[in-house]
Amino acid sequence: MTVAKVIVDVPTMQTDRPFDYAIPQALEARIQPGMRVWVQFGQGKREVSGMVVALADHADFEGELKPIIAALDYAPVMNEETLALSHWLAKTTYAFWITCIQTMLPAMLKVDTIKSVTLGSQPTAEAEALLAGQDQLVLDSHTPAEVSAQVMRLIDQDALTLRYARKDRAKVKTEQVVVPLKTAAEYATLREGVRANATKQLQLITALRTWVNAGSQPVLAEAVKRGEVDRTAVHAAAKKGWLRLDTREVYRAPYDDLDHGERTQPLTLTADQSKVVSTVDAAVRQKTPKTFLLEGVTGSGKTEVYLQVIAEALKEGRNAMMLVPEIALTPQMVHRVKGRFGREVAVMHSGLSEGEKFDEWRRIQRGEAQVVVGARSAAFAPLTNIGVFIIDEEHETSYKQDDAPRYHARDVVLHRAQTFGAPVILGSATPSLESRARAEKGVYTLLRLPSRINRQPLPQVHIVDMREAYKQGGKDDFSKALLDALQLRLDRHEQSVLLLNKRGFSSFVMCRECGYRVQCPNCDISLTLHMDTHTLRCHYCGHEEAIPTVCPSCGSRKIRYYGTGTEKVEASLHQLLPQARVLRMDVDTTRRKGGHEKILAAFGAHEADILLGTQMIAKGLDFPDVTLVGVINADTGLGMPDFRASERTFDLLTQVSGRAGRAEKPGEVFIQTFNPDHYAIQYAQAQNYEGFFRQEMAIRHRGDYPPYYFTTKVTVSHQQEEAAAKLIYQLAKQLTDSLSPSAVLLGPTPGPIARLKNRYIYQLVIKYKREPRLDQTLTKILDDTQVGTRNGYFVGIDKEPLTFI
DNA sequence: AGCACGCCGACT
DNA sequence: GTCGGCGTGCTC
Repeated sequence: MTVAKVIVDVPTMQTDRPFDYAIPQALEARIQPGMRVWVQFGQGKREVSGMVVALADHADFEGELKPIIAALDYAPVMNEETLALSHWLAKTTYAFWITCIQTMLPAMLKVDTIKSVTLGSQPTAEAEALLAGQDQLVLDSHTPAEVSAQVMRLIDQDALTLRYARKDRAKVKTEQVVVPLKTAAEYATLREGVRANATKQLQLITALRTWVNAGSQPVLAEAVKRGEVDRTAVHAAAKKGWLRLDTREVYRAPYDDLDHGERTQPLTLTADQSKVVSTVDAAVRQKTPKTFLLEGVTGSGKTEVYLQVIAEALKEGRNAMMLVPEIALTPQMVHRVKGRFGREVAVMHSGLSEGEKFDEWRRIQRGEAQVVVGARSAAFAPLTNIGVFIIDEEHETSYKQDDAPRYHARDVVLHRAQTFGAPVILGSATPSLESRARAEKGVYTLLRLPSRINRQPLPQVHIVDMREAYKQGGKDDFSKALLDALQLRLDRHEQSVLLLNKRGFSSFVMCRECGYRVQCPNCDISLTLHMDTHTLRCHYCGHEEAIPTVCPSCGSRKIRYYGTGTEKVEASLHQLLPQARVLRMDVDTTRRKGGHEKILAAFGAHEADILLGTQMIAKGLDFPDVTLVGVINADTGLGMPDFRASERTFDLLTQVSGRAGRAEKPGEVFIQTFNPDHYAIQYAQAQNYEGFFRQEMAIRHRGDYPPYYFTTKVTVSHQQEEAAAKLIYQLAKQLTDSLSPSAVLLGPTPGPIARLKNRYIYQLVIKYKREPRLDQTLTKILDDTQVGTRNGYFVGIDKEPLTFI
């Protein structure tokens, strides 16, 4: 007897293990590991989906096994490697196995369970009234409590019957093709029998003869569109047996134009680039899972190195994966890769529709793509036989997922690299301290691209002391120096980019009379001003309300906007430089699909003189006529109580500075700051990564912070503040007892946002060097607190969190 | 999660 | 005496 080990779609601690199911005769030959199945689970008639993770010849379960009801896939959607990866992910991130599986699969493969009731064996008038003439009533989270209570009672009376159904979202796009069934001669005969005025039929027969002669099976919709045939005539002919209509699967191809365009040729490498390429190529050929840290300044040609290494892997008959931060996954980037490898490339990022993502995923799954380019979640792409992994901008925080499973794409890639025996390139102009320190210790191999291609000089970087700026004629958020520089660019018809550092910062409404700030009613944070919709919005729970005209607290009319939003800066620019054409790029103007590209294209076409935006403009843009980059507020991030604040500020300033003057025209950068002496700003001015690294490492060492120590964050939340506080102190005690004396416990403290979505949050952070028992303790904590979820407790564990305190 | 079983208060 | 509240335990 074969049994299937199934992980059911019930994300709880108690059910986070395989359950044994019998495989019915009819499915005996079909069921394989990696297939989704439909099973009954629990006492009732509840039906859920699940994933077969293994087959066994005997059951470990003593009782009687329930059978698998149905297979949801014709072929496995996960292979041995990705299944093992999902298990590893669950273990290392403390997330449920099923949650990990769902994260790894495209959203379209998620099965929705539909619960509904139909008339039962003893129908009553009440039951019939409830159904209101419909044959079923769907129950979901929107069903009012009193209705579900009534339904429960009627089910007990057999007046209603409970039903479960599944809704698979996966929609395979199909098209119909015309298959001629007769010979040209037979069609000629048929033609004789058709009335002379039946023009559509005559036209169809002509077309069919052409197709038979050409041996083609045209797509129906296309033939109709070209006016070659009439749709009705084709369907009529199909009934008469003149032809057959076949349904064929097609892919939604988001980059169809690039797939079939001309391929670009590899560029000639500099000596530095060649050295890097040949070093990595050797590891590709020898299948050594070495990790290379590629430190290369902006404009040093990292991308070309990536492309040539990928080419080497393909030459060796292996595949390649390249991760890029979401905001850097621009059309320019996709063009460069698709331009070199064409249809071999599958692209996965959030800008695609669910259907497009599903199709790209299936192409990879079926082995039709050799190269995968994508953002964080593309690390899970079902690519096989991977010969090289690349993570560009490896220091980017977007590689870490903020909710369960809290994974870091870099860790996923390093793990898969071990399985495949493939080298990894971690590339950055400003590597994360963690990676750079590992290179120092020899865990990673450090490779450098120290100079810009074409020997372009680095831009001249000026630091503007904002404490002095107003004395010297600065206005609003602009120093005189920056305004003059902008004016000069306008006179010369050159372009400028202005960066507004939004980190740890947003515009809000405050009363000048009493200091009242408009807060979110559900979360402990100030509401953010949105001028486009004229509302105040909470960035965490989405609460929205109108902008008050009088202070809700003291009744004063002196309620004003504070902070520097892009909108406000844009308004100042219009005042100060009325002739300048300004393009604004932020979350509000890029929300719509393709909004990002439109703005960049407009700027590239010189439709504006100044591009004003937030972090997103710092990534990978390359406009030859930009000769000035201004950073309006370099230090808002420095004020944050986060030990990585300096690193983030340094990264951002270095990146954005690299955006100036990439062509023949020399660039200039102005950094406005209230902390001109801060080392992060000083080293960014000098474009001196090594200097920054040394100093920051010293500071981390002094504070026992990463990369010298590991960190793990434990979060507790509850509707009642005392309940959350009580539990976190209890956990703190439990942890202190089990940890070695060398470990440090920070907190417990209220979370950075003490209340979110009406839940109070408390957290603690463990810093440690080596704690072999920590994993066991954390697992036990999760186990113990699981019973508490009923009473509204939530416990979360985040290994190596990127935001805390 | 969601369902059943089981043990204590206000009703026919 | 019973109907029904929600605390606890289990799901192959």
